[in-house]
Amino acid sequence: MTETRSQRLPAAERRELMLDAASIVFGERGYAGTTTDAVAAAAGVSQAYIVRTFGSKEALFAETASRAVSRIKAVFRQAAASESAAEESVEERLGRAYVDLVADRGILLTVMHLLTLGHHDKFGPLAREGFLSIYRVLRDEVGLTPQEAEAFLAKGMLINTMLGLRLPDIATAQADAGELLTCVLEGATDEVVALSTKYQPLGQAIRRGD
Amino acid sequence: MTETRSQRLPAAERRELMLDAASIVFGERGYAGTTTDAVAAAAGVSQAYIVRTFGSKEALFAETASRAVSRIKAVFRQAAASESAAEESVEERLGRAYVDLVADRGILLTVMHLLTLGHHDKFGPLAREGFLSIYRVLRDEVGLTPQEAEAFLAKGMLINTMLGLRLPDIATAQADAGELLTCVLEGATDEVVALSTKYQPLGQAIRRGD
DNA sequence: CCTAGTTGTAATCAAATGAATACAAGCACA
DNA sequence: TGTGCTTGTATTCATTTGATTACAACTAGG
Repeated sequence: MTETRSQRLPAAERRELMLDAASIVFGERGYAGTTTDAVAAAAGVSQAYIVRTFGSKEALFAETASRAVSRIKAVFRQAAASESAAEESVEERLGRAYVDLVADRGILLTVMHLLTLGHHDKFGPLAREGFLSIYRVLRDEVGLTPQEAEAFLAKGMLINTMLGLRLPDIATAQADAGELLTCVLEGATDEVVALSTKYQPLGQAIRRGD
Repeated sequence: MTETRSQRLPAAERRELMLDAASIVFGERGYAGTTTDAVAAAAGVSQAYIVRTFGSKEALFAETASRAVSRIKAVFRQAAASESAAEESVEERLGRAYVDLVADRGILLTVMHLLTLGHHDKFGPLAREGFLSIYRVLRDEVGLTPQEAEAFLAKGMLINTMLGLRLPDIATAQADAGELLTCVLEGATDEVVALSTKYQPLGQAIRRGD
């Protein structure tokens, strides 16, 4: 139970921690709903330090969102390239990769929020480009047909929405929620629900040792 | 070109105009990103009047979002009940109904924003209940199987996302965007793109006669 | 040890924003 | 006509929040 004293860290390392925290908080509250103070609290640093490190809240979100998009693409690429059981289809591997993303959650939800910013002068283009670039990875690098990519994206949007809604948290209490989740997630349902119930919603978890 | 003088209106009627404006603005910017001042400007009234009419921004959003959910359910119900060409499947009728919703846009996008508020103390429960209630309408009243309802919802989420992204606006310029849109919308593509390019993004359109 | 650069914070500021209040102007009805 | 209710606004306020600045504390290299 020794209180871990907040240590000085190399700037690059601290920066990573701040981005991780930002991913969680932006994933929960969205761009407009997030304060730099909330990100600072989640990262365990002062609000001033957040702003000075990234220059502005806009720049912080741009970097957080860009990294999230890149991460998603990387996971899909890796899933396509992995040579596990030969009889496993690409779709199955993509599906399993997606569950890993669910565990990280903030990444998916930050991107969902990015995708609601089409109207924004700066983030709108970023959002469109991010979305289309993910589509291109699925089509050109993973090798899905446009129809397959569309279906995969659609299901992904639905899952992301249900995650943001915290439907897994009430799946056991609400029969309809459980039914729909099972229908969408099939075999992965239990794993996702387990991941969700243990998920620490507030970024402050980062500060606590746990 | 006679400048239409802002007229006094019965409170109930003005209220409807404010809710229409709120639907457009919340649909674009989301709850946190919307100011009561922006809604007021879109409705052509003072900010003070917006707040006094609804009590608070929270209450305004709650009412706007609830109406949007109800409207979606009503459209789906009606589509299921309509007896057009007997050979048209329920899915086809639902799809056509959805295009009508696309024309109104603010409704769909406001609900999308509601669905990102799962974390919110007040709107989280509203969002979960709204989402599940739409699912129930599809399953219990329209008569879809859980699998069919899931697929319909998933495709709807993807379309809503693409609408919020304003992908139709760049469909002609960006080949990938056009391909994906066509893939998702099929026959309705041209209609949706046409609806989108003429769509007035800023709620201020309401003030102008047009 | 000591000093120069790096890591980090406390204090403060100005702008934005939701809300409240007092007041103006139209309408209905005696 | 005038009086009381409804519709609507201008003004003002307290809070929140992104950003700035000055300063403190740690650390490495000589």
